[in-house]
Amino acid sequence: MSDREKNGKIGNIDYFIVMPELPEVETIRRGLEKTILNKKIAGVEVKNKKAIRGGADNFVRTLKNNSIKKVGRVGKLLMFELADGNYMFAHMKMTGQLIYRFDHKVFAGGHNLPHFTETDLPTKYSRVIWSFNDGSKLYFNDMRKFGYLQIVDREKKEKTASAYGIEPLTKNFTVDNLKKVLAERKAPVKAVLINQQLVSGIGNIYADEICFEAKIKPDRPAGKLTEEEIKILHKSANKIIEKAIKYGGTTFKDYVNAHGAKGNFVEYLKVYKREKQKCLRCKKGIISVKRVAGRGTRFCPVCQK
DNA sequence: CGGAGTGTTAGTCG
DNA sequence: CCGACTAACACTCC
Repeated sequence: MSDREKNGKIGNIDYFIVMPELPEVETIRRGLEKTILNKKIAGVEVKNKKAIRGGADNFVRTLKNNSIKKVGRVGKLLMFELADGNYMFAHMKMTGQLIYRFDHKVFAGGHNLPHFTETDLPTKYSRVIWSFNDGSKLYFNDMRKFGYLQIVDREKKEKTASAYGIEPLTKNFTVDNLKKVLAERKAPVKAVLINQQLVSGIGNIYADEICFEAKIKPDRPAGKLTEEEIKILHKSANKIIEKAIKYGGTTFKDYVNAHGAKGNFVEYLKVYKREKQKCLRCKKGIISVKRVAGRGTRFCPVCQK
């Protein structure tokens, strides 16, 4: 058992309260691409109309007898391409989960509180339920009701996607482009990293992990980073996001039958939830926590400059 | 028991 | 334009 603060347990599995960021959403995207493509949507039950942008009636009407051709993603936003040419957006914000269930097999991703168990779906947090013609179901759970689903046409989808900033591991995420978004900004480097219009997909956990990896204090003014530091920050962002995706994100859970959670990036976090503990890198600093860009921010006061 | 904290995004305000 | 702040909500922590 790790010495990190625990938030709870599911069976024998410890969990931490963390929110879906790019690696978590990408993990869900990959999982759903293997499970729900081309299945006819037999019905959609909207249990909470607030979860739907643009009207629940239109949402249900569009999806019924439709199917999903492709699951795309921009930043933390999932974009399902439908057979009729429209798109369905799904944003999980802080506490959303997408749970796909077929008999006793459950594939789930998103916020990692145990808002459901393998057998009690739907739960009181299930906001929308899709039923497929093979009997399988997809649940959109969201405790705090910040997340949303929305049907949009192709034009709106393109427009939304183009408003997002450069994304780690994609071809636009170059040192030069990162330099441009940091340039002349007085805001902390962390504020730039979590600003979806500038850099997409990074949230609170990975912003801290990336700054730690780069040995840069998250509250440093973005425009004051040196050329060398920008190069290191660029490399660190790619490295952390790539590794997090490799381990299925921090919040991801993959249930086969009753138990058996798979790889979890929680074990690889270096600063998140480690305040007051000794720095794992320099072994000298004690991890500090302060508010930066309106968020709880962890860093090593000794080896991050 | 109750107030503070949790952290995403849209919207407001200076 | 830029950046700081807040509401939306539900639950845990102290």
